[in-house]
This record gives sequence, structure tokens and C-alpha cells, in this order.
Amino acid sequence: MTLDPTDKKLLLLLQTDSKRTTKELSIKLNLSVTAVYERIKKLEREGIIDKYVVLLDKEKVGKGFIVFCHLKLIQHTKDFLTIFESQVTQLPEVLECYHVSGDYDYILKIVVKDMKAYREFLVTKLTTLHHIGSTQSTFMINEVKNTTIVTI
Amino acid sequence: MTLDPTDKKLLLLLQTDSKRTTKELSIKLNLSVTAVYERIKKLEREGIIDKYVVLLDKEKVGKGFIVFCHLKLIQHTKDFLTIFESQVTQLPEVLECYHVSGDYDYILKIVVKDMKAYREFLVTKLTTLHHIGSTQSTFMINEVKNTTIVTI
DNA sequence: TCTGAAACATGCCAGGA
DNA sequence: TCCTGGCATGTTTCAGA
Repeated sequence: MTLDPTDKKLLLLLQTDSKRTTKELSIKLNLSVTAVYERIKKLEREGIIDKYVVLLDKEKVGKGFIVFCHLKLIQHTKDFLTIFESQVTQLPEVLECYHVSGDYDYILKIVVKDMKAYREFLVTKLTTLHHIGSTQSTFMINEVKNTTIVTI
Repeated sequence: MTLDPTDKKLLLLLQTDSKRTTKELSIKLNLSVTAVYERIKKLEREGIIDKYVVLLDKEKVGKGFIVFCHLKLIQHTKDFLTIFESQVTQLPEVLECYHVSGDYDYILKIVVKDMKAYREFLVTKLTTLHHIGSTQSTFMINEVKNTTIVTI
């Protein structure tokens, strides 16, 4: 499927604020309300628009401490990877987990309240998972940029 | 501000799907439509709910290649940091940028189409920024988990 | 694929418990 | 903080260009 410039503009607007009404969007895009409506429906049907969500202020809900954890497994058989991946997916503190190339196997993005909570997480949850070789934690000092907007 | 169990449940529901109507939410939470409406407005007013957005399928919009880039600056004076940070914020390929503790200064999450596009980005954009010491790229092999849901 | 209008659902605001 | 009720505003469908 090809996205024309109007689709791209529409997706940018929805990525910045999905609460805009179709009427508001129609004005910005010089289209009718129905035309905008149908474009959105098409993008949803095609799966280009994955979902509509609310983003919270992490600080205000007491999850402002972000840690990146680089992790190695002790073995790399398919079974080990599968088990580890299904376990790590269950952990709510882990927002993101990627299998990566390079010196370590996985990179995890973890959100908790503070250092104390992270220590607790590390000791009681992460390092109790099977097959974990080593971990290396990198702490966030400052969030410079954090967006979900993909520019097409 | 304190969040009661109903608020937490409401936030979880909105974080998974913000398109739910207040009517639908009222049924799930055993409240009236207005009560749900007022709780949501309160959460928006307080800034707990930061924003409503659409999330796209990165693969389908040709931005499925994710790279983590660890970066060092050549100097660490405040001016250098500020300039670098304002420049990196402008780059649409950089979804996230954190100032971190440890062996390097920044960790960047970058999305592009493929390896070729990444090379192009690295050569023409990232390494042309001032004061950059070294970069180290880690490529994603597989996305195990990627959520925006913060469990409170 | 677009427009415009009509039917339907939802959001939103009173007023009161 | 909650509820009931009603008006305003939104979404969605459909015929026609």
C-alpha cells in the first residue's frame, strides 16, 4: 500500500494527538469530514495504524527511574532463548526488550520508582530468570527526547 | 495526588486502548458514565494522562530497522551538552535519546528503513553533529517486547 | 475517491444526593 | 464523588457526483 502526502500528514497529526476530531482534521487537510473518516478507516484496516493509546507522565505515576540493562545468556540454544523471552515479557517493569547483535544478547528498557526499587527488581525478578549469564545496568541521568512519532 | 484502585484500572484500560467509550469503561468499572468521565478529566487535569496518540506499525511504514547507538562526546562542558542535545532532538530518526551514566554519554534509539538507510543517517546526519567523540551501533535482531503500558 | 446530509451514538454539563 | 437526564457535538452511513 502506498501512502500519499495527505495520508502522511494525517498520520503525523494522529501521532501527535489522536483526540483531534475528524472535523478538525478535515480543516487542516482541506478535505471533507467523510473523506478524512474513510482515510482513517483505511489506515486502521491496513494495520498501518496499530492502536490508539494514552501515554502517562512516568514521573507523576512514580515510574520515573529508567534503566537500560544489557544482558547475556549462558547458552544460546533456541529453547533457552524462547523461555527467557516469554519470561521477560511477563515482567511489567520491562517496557522494551530487544534481541540484539554485538557484545551482549539483549537490551532491556526498565521503568521503576527509584534506585531502591531497581535493586529489588534486579534481585528478586530479573536475575532469578533462568539461563542468565551477566547483566550490566546503565542509568538514565536525563531524558533528552522520547517520542512515539515515526516520521514517514 | 493519590490514585485509587479504580483510577489504576482505568489507566490500564486507557493505556491499552484509548478508543474505548466512557460507556464501555463504565461497564467494566461498575460506575456511571459521568463518574468515568469525571475521573478521566481529573487525570488529564493533573497531567497524569500526558497525551492521546496513535501508534503505527513500524514495519508497515518502512521503519522496521531499529538501532541502539551508544555515543560519547569529546568534551563534557555544559555548552557542548546543550548544543548536542538540541541538535539530536531535531532528528526525526531518533525516537529516544537519554543522557546516561557509565562508559558512554548517550544512548539513542533510532528507526530507519534498513541498514543502507542507517548508514546514510550515520554518515550524513549523526556524525556531522558537533563534539561527537565516538559511536557504537547495536542492531536489533528481534523485537521481544515493546509496550508503552506503565503498570502502576 | 470525494461531497453533503441525515441517523445515530457519545461527550459533556446541570442540578441534586 | 457519585447519580440521572438532556442538549450539544461527535461519528458513521449512504446516495450521488
